[in-house]
Amino acid sequence: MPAMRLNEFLPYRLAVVAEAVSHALAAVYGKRYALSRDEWRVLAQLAEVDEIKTTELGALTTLDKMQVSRALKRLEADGMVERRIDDSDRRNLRVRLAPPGRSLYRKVVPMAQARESFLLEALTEQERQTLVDLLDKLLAQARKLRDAG
Amino acid sequence: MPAMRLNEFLPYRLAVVAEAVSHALAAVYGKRYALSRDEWRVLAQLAEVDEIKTTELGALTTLDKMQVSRALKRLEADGMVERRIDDSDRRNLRVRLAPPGRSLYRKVVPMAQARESFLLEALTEQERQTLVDLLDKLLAQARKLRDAG
DNA sequence: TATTGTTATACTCTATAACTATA
DNA sequence: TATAGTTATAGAGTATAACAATA
Repeated sequence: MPAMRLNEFLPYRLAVVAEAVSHALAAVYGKRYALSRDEWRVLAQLAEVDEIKTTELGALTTLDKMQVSRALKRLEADGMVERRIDDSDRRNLRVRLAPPGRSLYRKVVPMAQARESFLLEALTEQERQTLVDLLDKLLAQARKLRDAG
Repeated sequence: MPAMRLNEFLPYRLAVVAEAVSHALAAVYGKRYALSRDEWRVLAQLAEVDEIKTTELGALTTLDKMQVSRALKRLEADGMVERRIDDSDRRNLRVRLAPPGRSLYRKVVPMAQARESFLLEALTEQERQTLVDLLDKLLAQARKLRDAG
């Protein structure tokens, strides 16, 4: 009777792999540096820019405005980021990494990269590129599905 | 200063894709059939076997014993599965799909497969196989990381 | 003592939406 | 009216561990 095999069902496989990888990473930024996944994403993204609007931050981290708001609140309370009102549109907040945030980032990144490197050791350079390409295609298709309902 | 780019960080990309795919799927089994992800996995796995021990079910669905216990409790309360004590070792429970569970399964699967098919349309047959292979390698490596700590 | 499975508990995440302030 | 961002709240998912029954 089995009309499908769970273990060959792509969404299942993808979820299992992503969960395992996510766990391996959270052991670094979470257990070791007490950052939530959202805070880690925000921190990592802020390190790549000088100053950025909160809305842009959401788009770049795939987080919604509520997740961004909460992550920033925690990071700001810990002195990791600074926010200031944008005088040209006082609804906007502009965010930037504060020195302690940069310092934290510089501590977390090498460990995160070490884990990523270990994971990537399982693949050749060619395979890594292929994987990223295939994941991209899949993401685009998944978003079509979401947009269609 | 950016020592890494979030958007090129494999764990991030993988999480984003998996989340999008997972959402697309949950729209079917969750919104439409009121099943949690764990219940859906258990249901799908049970459909592939006649009768199975709870512990085996956990291994096959990548769920821990607590998740399995709760998923089964709900499914049993709804009449979807039956459980009976294994007389050769009375600590074990043996689980099987009840007729309403089979019926539910037969309703959910075509819709789940339709979503999977749509996702897979983005890839050639060759690419699908490659993706599965690469994900497998990555999973094995991630598990090494977990086992090492 | 170890294992199967359940339950308790606390914690985190997620989703929806109401709300404030600006525009 | 519409947008940026915050807050409230309820529900779902997760992790740890205590527990009962059996081996």
